[in-house]
Order: sequence, then C-alpha cells, then structure tokens
Amino acid sequence: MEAIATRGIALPGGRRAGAPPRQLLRDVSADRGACPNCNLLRLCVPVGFEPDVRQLVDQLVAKRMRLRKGDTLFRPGERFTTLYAIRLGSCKTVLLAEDGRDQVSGYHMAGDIIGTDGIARELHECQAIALEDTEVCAIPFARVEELSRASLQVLRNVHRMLATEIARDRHVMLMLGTMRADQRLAAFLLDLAQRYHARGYSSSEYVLRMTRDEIGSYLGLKLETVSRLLSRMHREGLIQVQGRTIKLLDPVGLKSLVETSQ
Amino acid sequence: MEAIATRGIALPGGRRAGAPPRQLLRDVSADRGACPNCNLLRLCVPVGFEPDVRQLVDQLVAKRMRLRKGDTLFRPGERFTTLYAIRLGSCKTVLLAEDGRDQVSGYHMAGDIIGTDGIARELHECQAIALEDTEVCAIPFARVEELSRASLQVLRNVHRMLATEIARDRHVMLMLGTMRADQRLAAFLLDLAQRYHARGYSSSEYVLRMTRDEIGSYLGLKLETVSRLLSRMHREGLIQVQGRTIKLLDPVGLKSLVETSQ
DNA sequence: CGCCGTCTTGACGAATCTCAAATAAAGTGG
DNA sequence: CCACTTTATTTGAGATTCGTCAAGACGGCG
Repeated sequence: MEAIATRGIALPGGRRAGAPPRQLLRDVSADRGACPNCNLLRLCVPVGFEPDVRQLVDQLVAKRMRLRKGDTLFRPGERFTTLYAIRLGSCKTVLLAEDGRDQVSGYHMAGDIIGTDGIARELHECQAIALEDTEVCAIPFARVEELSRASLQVLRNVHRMLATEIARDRHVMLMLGTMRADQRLAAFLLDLAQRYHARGYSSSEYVLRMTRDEIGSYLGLKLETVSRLLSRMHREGLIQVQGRTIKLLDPVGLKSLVETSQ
Repeated sequence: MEAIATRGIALPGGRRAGAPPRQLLRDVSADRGACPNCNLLRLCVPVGFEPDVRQLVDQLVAKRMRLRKGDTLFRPGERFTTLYAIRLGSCKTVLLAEDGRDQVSGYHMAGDIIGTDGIARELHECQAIALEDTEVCAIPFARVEELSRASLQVLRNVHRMLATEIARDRHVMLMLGTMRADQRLAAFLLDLAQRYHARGYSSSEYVLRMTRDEIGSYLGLKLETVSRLLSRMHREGLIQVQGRTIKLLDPVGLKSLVETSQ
C-alpha cells in the first residue's frame, strides 16, 4: 500500500522521477497523502453519510491530468468550467492585473482544490502553474452543482469550501496589512509546516517548492528581503536553511515572533 | 416615490436625521439605492426568471434591524445563522487575531451582503460595526440553502456571491502586496467612487464614513500616512479634501498613479 | 565544464512608521 | 445654544524598515 503510493509519486512522462529535493517527502507514510484526505472527498462525503452519494463522487472526477513543472493549468480570461483537486505535487496561483502588476496569490498542495477564482465571472482570474510534476483531478463544476442540489451535505460543503477560501484570504490580508517582513515570513513558514503536518508529513522539516522571488511575491516582499530574513533566522537559531530545505528549530520562537505586537 | 425613499434615509430612533455629511447622498435619485438594487435580489432573481421564486425571496428576509452608529451586528465567535443585506447606511468588518492584531477587512454599503465569514465554521470570524445609522435585512442562511436546492438560479448566484467575495479579497491582497501607500489610497478612493456610482450617487464627490485610522487599517497604513497622503493629493490637485468630504478632481490622474509600474 | 537561473550579501536611499505637539471637529451636558 | 470634553486630524522631526542596485557565489543542467 505504502509502496504503491510512493511509486505513484514517481511521475512517468520522460522525466527522472524522485529528484533530490523530493526525498524528504518520500519517507513519509504516503497513504495519508493524496486521495484519501483530498478535500474533494470532504467536499462531498463528510462523515460517511449518504453512501449512495459516494458513487456520484467517483463520477465527479472527469479525468486526471498530469502537469510537468512549469505547466499552466489555467490562465486568466480562460473560460471556467472545472475545478481541480491536486492529487500529487503542488501549484502556485498568480494574480495578474491589467497594469502588469502580478502577485503569487496562493500556494496549493496535494488535497487542495483550485480554480474557484473562475466561479465569479465564469472566467479564470488567475493563472495556475505547477511548481513540480503534478497530478490533478478535473471536476466539472456543473457536476458539483448537480450534486449540490441532490444533497444538502454536498451543498453545505461547497459553501464551506468557498467560505474557507474567503477566511484564508482574510488571514493573508491581515498578514499583509499588519505584519513586518520577518513576521510574515515566520507566519508563512509555520503555515507550511502546519499544512505538511496535516498531510502526514514532518512539520519541522520540508522543502520549499517556491523560489525566494515567489515567496516574496506572495508575502509582498522582495526576494532579497526574503533571503536576508532566512539568513537572519538561521543565524538566530530559529530555523535551519539549506537552499530550499527548511528545518524549523524553534517553532515556539517563530510563533512568538509572529505574535509580537510591535 | 423618490420622496418616500429619501425619507427612508432619515432614520427614526431619537437621532436628528439628515446630519450635514449626509447631504451629498441626499440629492441623488434614491430609487436606485437601497432595496431595488440590493445584491440580495441579484442573489435570487437574476433576470426575472422563475417568478414563483420571487415570493420565496420575500420569505427570505426574516426581519429588518436598525443599528445605530457604532452598534455591533455580529462579533467573532458568535454562532453564524444569518447573512445580512445592508439596506441603508454602511458597516465595517474588523478582523481580530488571537494576538490582539486587528484590521478593518471591509467597508460595506447599501446593497452589500455581509456575514459570509461565518459560513466556513458556522462561527463568525470578524466583527461587523455600523459606521452610521444603518438598516439591515436578516437572511437566515438555512433559508438560502433551501432556496438553493429549489432553484439552480439561486444556487448559482450564491456561488457567485461567495466567489465574488474571494475575487474582491484577492484584489485587496494584490493591493496590499504590490502597491505603495499612495497607490493604495488612490485605488481605495477610486473604488469608493465606483461603488457610489454603481448605487446612483455621484462618482466624483462623496463623504467618507471611516476615520483616517480605519482607512489606514484597511490599507495596511498608519493614520498619519493616510492623512499626509490626502494632504499631498490635495496639494497636487488630484483631489479636494475637507474633513471627510472627498472630491475627485482628476480621476484619470489617480488611475495613472495606481497603474504606475513602480 | 561552462552557462544560466537562483541565491546571498553589502551599501545606500526611499518609503513608511513612531513619537510628539498643535489644531480642528464632534459629542455632551448644562 | 454655549462651554467643555473628547475624539479625530494635521504636521514635523527623527528612526526604522524595506527596497534598489550591484557584485559575487552557488548549483543544476546541457
């Protein structure tokens, strides 16, 4: 079981699988990752209710798609028809303004559902790009709507999914609006740790999938600032940085840094 | 018709109606304000379809409530049961973090629907406070869910409402993450103008309902910075400021300020 | 092995915040 | 309606944070 899931990470398609930085994620019990705790399931089958709905869930996923690092899943202006559940890998979403301004608006990992930005105007408003080789399940939104009408559970979970995204965005706004650079970065590192943890991975050590520039964009900082702060936190013993490998040495210290009022 | 609607603005309850700063909003054809273009209607009755649904809409609104300036509509931790459509007046929503950090997360005016932050966890996560005497319609969310199952139109509009909120938040994130202080303020002033315009009011002159401190909080700035920038924009002929009364003298200039790449 | 994208680090400057004081406006009670 | 209190706003000077520019180091990939 675990072996199968682990092998699943090695993507076919002509690229060497299991590249070095992936190692950290490899040695973790894999059956807690990917599908079993995919938010899609939570979306439709909350506590095991309505067993007949479970069949519909299977019908929900139209197809699976493989993305290679750098591939675009959807881009602004494209017609919105489907949501995507990330099965394996990770993506960033990038917001692009008319004036050329752009910002990484989210970092999404296995189990996350992306594409909701398209619901508002039936057009995608951001670009989703794979940060590594990635597999996603395509979920036609029309089917979600059908299911929502068939089942109150599903309806509620769709609402919850959207509302949770609102809550998450608000949290980011709070971060961007009230925190200093070092606090934002600490909050970001802790958030990643928590999300990896929720997926069964180590919460104290992980590999960043984003460049310093992308992290900076997400946090409203310049890449030099991100780099400097990582170095400083390393110097101060809060974390250990080696390239994109991060070890949280003092999560409590990081938390208190975030919560420092000033 | 207009007279009635205008009189509607004068709230009863022992407070002198038509206080000075309200004057600007008075002389505008009032039948475009309040209910007729309330997002609640858009929520349920998009293009006149399904006339039987219209009855349900009336049933949607459980009751109307009057708030006096400073009153709290809901607060963090409170159980979420209803959404609120602002009929008259305006509210701010304030996000409160555990560590005491807080931020104005939104400014909401007539026609807006607030309370969606409670959907995710069935608890409100922010506090809604009336910025002036305000009337709201309470919409039990359970009824929204019922209606959503009865009508695909309604379902879609609920989704759209939530997704639109996500899109708006993303826009704010972009602002907080990539703009300088003066650009944020200019964007804010233009956004207000556009929203007043959409409600049938002047798009070039309006009265701020928030203090400098609240504006600063929303924009991730300090009140002194907001004040200084307003003074500077006034000096430069972009706007005219007199207390909370704002006149946009050069909206094009403001737009180009926002879009300046640097 | 060498190129290219990424990352680190330093020096400097600009933007924004902090602290402080004065002024203006709004609310309160007589 | 006025005097008084409180709150909001403006403005300045100085400190701090963060961005900009620039140079060099690192590391993966062809």
